[in-house]
Amino acid sequence: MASTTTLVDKPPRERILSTAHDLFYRDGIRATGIDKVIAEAGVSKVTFYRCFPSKNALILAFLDYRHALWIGWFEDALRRQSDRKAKGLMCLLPVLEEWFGNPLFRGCAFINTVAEFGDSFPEALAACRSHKQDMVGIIAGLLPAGELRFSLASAAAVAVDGAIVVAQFELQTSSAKTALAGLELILSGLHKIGSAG
Amino acid sequence: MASTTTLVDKPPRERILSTAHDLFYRDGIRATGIDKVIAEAGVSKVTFYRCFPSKNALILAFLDYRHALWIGWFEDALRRQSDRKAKGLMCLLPVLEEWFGNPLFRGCAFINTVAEFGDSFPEALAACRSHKQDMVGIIAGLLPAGELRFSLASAAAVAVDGAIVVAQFELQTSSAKTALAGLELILSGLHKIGSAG
DNA sequence: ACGCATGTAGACAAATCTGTCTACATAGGG
DNA sequence: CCCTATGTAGACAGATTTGTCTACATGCGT
Repeated sequence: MASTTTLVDKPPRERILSTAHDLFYRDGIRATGIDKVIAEAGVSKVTFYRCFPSKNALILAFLDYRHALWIGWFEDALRRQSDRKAKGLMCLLPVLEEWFGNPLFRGCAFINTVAEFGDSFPEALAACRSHKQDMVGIIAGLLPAGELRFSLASAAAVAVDGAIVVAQFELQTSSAKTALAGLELILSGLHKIGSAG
Repeated sequence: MASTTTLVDKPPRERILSTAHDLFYRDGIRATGIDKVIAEAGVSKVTFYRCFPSKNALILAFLDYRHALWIGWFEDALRRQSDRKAKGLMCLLPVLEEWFGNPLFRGCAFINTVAEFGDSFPEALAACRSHKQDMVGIIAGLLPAGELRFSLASAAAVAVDGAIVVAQFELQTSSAKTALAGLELILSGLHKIGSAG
């Protein structure tokens, strides 16, 4: 997950979206006021409201943007890892280690959004659900076709979400060792199930 | 997790805390104003601020209260299940199924709090970390003493947190089937590791 | 040169939030 | 009877929030 702070002279909509992304992800959505986004993006209020008719619209755009950013990174990182040695679900370990080690890591934006809004913002909830489904789909792609493919991918996704949360709880300095160790044990258990039966 | 709505004539501090618990857990902390807690608890503003000098103090009291409530329920439910058939980590399945089936289920209050506040409220973060450590300790109690005890308990906790999050994402009507199926697969994998090596 | 897109700066309204304050009621102990 | 503790009701201050509005600047195509 690269930072998104290269936005010198892009069109205002992109500047706003990129700024909102960084602030929403770092500080939480509710904690981030529109005025702060406007000031940090260096646009005027009129410009902002011409691009996004309301804060809710910005939130939905943020979720789309984050989705594209994260899924893009995830697929790329998996590709990089499976080019190396790791096989099957085990690719997930170095990939997540890379993410958790990023100093900007603050958990999963979609988990955090559901935690903040629950079902009080249905469109946002739908976007979060869709994101997680896509993640499961990509994880399923690591597995050979077969009866257990979807079950194993769903279980691995449960483990990944758990590891994300545990990593979020750990101190920055620990680089999420507990989360990754737990995930490794889980994935090796799932591997046995997948290969042996 | 029982509801907490039996608070007719308790002392005001308990009424406030119980009301705050229900609102904070259901709607989120930031989304719940002090005025709403006050109105719903049926106390006056002066009374409220005599019991809790600030909203942050109420939040910390809420986390303590929720911790006691949840850990109490968790230990009791595990005891009930291990009295029956389930053994070791497998006790977790019916226990979590019971929780996820509760219509008031809205995920883990501590995960949600970390998602809302991150490290912007260090005392709250510390309370959340402490809660999760206690949860890992209880899970470790399900396992025989041995080299792998702590590793397996940590891994199971990762899986439990993941299942909580996935259950939170699922529709109310699904009773969190995906989360529980994934957790079951994970726990059976961990069981193999624990017993065989 | 004109008109229009697009931009900035910032006042403003209306709501909401936390926290303090005054004024008043009530019940129990000495 | 009176004092104090504990409670209610609600006004108020001050900050912050979202969203609208006016007034002005700048650049571009025709």
